[in-house]
Amino acid sequence: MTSRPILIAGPTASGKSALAVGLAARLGGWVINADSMQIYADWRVLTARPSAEEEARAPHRLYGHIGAAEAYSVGDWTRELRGVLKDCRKAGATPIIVGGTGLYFRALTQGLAPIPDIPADIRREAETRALDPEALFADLSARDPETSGKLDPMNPARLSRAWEVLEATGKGLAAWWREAAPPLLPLSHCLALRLTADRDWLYARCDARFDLMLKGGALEEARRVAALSPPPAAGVLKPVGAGELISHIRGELSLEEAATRAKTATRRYAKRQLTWSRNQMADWAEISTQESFNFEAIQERSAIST
RNA sequence: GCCCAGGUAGCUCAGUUGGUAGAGCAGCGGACUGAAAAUCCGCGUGUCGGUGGUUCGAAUCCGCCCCUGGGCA
Repeated sequence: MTSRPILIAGPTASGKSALAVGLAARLGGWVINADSMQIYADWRVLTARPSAEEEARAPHRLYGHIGAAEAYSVGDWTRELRGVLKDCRKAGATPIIVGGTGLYFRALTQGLAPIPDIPADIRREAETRALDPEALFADLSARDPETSGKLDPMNPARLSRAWEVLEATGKGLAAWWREAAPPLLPLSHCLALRLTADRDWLYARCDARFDLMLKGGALEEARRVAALSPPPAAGVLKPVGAGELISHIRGELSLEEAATRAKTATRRYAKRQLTWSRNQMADWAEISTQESFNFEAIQERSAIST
């Protein structure tokens, strides 16, 4: 039976990986990562990457292959994914793309503008200018009103991005967006599933999972990452819990306090993912994670009908 | 049993001379186009322990009761 590509999104700790591996094992699929943090080689426990046992059940791609010093972005992911999808087809396997990063799925199913890489010095200057969002917004409004009209004047990260693109390419973001490349995988070609879960259940699971991460060696992992002394803005320091654990290692927080804060941050992250999913993935098929997954029904729905 | 100190939002607490209450954290809603586990915006959600009384009006004053700390017995 041939299957359409399967997309699985949902909040952290909702059981996405288990669903993906189960499906992959059943229908001969590859599990492909769509999570912006599970790419890092130096994190496995803290980012809840699939375990060695899970990886043995089906081929996994784009997990843990990025070093702490490397920069990575949606664009990198999309380019890598293109190659992986090609290989996957060649192998006759069904791609099962799973992860919690909504932006990655957006780029995948709606396309990404072909904006070139921005030189490091311009990126740095953009960040500096973003320290004064008001001035930066005024500057952008004067030079590129089309883009600034679509920006959140209060959001330094977005202003910084708009400025660096304009500065480096001489063309505004809004103009670039009009040239978005066709999506790698239009939604209509996929079985797109978004997991939801009862809020209390999910939060309890987030809390319990962080304790399991600590038992599983998250603190040692954090120690190794801290020893690499990544620059403060490095992506490798972004996972929820990384900052908290490293603060504890530096003696700034008790382990208990670090754990409490990390759990809170995890819950808030899950909430943001639910908001994204609810509003940005409204046309995806919603399945509740509390029921045990009905693999056969999902296989049925992924089958190519014609 | 008596004496103190407290009982106000989910938590920690603020509340001026009486005018139906507000901060932080938590929580909730939202945005999201190459940092996205990022970044940002919005929203108090309340039998002021209970009950009588004084008052035009009580979280604020008085009585009684209940609960929690601490002290004396």
